[in-house]
Amino acid sequence: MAPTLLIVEDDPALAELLVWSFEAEGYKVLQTPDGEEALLIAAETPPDAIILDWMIEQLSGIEVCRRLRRHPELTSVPIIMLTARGEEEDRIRGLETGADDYVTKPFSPRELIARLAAVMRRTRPALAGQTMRIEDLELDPVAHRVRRDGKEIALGPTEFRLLQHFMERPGRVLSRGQLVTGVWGHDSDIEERTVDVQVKRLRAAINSTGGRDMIRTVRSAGYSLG
Amino acid sequence: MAPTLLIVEDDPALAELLVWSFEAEGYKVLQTPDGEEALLIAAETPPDAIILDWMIEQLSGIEVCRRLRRHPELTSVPIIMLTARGEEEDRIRGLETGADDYVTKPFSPRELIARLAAVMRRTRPALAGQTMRIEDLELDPVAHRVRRDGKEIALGPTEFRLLQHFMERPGRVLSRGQLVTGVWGHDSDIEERTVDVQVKRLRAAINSTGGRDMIRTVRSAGYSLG
DNA sequence: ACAATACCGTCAATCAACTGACATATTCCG
DNA sequence: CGGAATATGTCAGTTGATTGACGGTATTGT
Repeated sequence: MAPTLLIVEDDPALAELLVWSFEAEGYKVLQTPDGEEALLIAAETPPDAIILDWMIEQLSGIEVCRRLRRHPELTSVPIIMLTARGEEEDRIRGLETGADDYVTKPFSPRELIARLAAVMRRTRPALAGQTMRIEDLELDPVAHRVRRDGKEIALGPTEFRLLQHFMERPGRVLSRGQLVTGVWGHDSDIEERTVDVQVKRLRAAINSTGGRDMIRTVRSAGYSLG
Repeated sequence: MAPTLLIVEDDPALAELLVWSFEAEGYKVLQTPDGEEALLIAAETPPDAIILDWMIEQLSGIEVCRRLRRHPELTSVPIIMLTARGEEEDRIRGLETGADDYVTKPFSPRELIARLAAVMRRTRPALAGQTMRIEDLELDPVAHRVRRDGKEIALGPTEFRLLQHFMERPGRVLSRGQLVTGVWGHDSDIEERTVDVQVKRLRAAINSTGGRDMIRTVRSAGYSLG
């Protein structure tokens, strides 16, 4: 699911550049030049982050920031402030009002993207690249969750370890011997046939929601995912 | 409990200024000029945040950053990088390596303090006195109160600390070992089974008002909230 | 068709988590 | 200060999911 971004910027040229840059990064972007409207949009569909220009028409950026922070649904949405003024006093006021970061114009889109990524890493760890993904299959090692086509899948501990092992080596054929040592440990005296059984269980689990069988059997060699 | 800060800076004059500034702000400050030593200190007593100079002896700051991020106990500790170089390329590399923010010398201690506060507000809301909210569950660290669906819930001290620990890391699976060191302290000799009991008590408390069980048991891994 | 290999359903043993009871600590309050 | 109330850690028994094994069947490649 693509994270949603709200950009509040009244310079049309800059706004367009930002929209274009972030869409290219895979964000879903909402945009408005107006502070009041920004508050309405944010209240209606809370975005995953907000890029906010300090100097906008109607309402100052800092006032928008303050009002966002007062809204209970939005207190934790990260805000990055954008400004022409590089004065330290302003930067500090922005941060103290509740902004998470502060970027001074002129800036490069790349830096803004990197800063946004750093902030998002904190607020939406699942989106921060820790999760492994192959086609519509996702594995989040931190939350210990597996999803197929967005739907949560329950796995036993061994099935989970097995899948994780596969996802760390996508496409690679792993022999039963490799799987035994990799998933069960170096000093395990498991029957190699047992690997078949766990693979069967893993298959049943990840294919239960429909969709093709993602585990390929390679006769006389092993299995591979992808 | 004062938040602990680790400062890694090899310019003695600057280091002294920083130590002085942050102690005045109420932080407990650890300091070392050496990258290797920083890793050791951080592993032994994980600080609440790290201020890291890019150019230090022995190990470059960026390498220290990378190694910190690889350490499972330290992946979520916020890092602010400090540097003389203002080049965009370096800033972006720093952020992409896992730094949370980036400050270019020369800077004023006030700005660094404001940036640290902004980062801490995210990662340790409890230290900043921020009310945390997950679905209909709220925890107010200042008033020491917990509410579910608006209704006040009474918790014992340990249950409260346990819940706070969970709420600071929503969705994340925490092992019994991590919970013991995080909630009871790194020098505690509590049985891991005791975690089960406290979790059971916490569950009973926060589910007493009705509503789904917000604590997920992850067999052979630990527990997570959310 | 044949031999090798993989798949499947079943079952018993195991393992990890849950639970209630209990003995100590600690805090609270008169 | 003393007793009550509350909170906490440990333990041991119970429960239920997970897992490894097995034997029979299906599939595959030659």
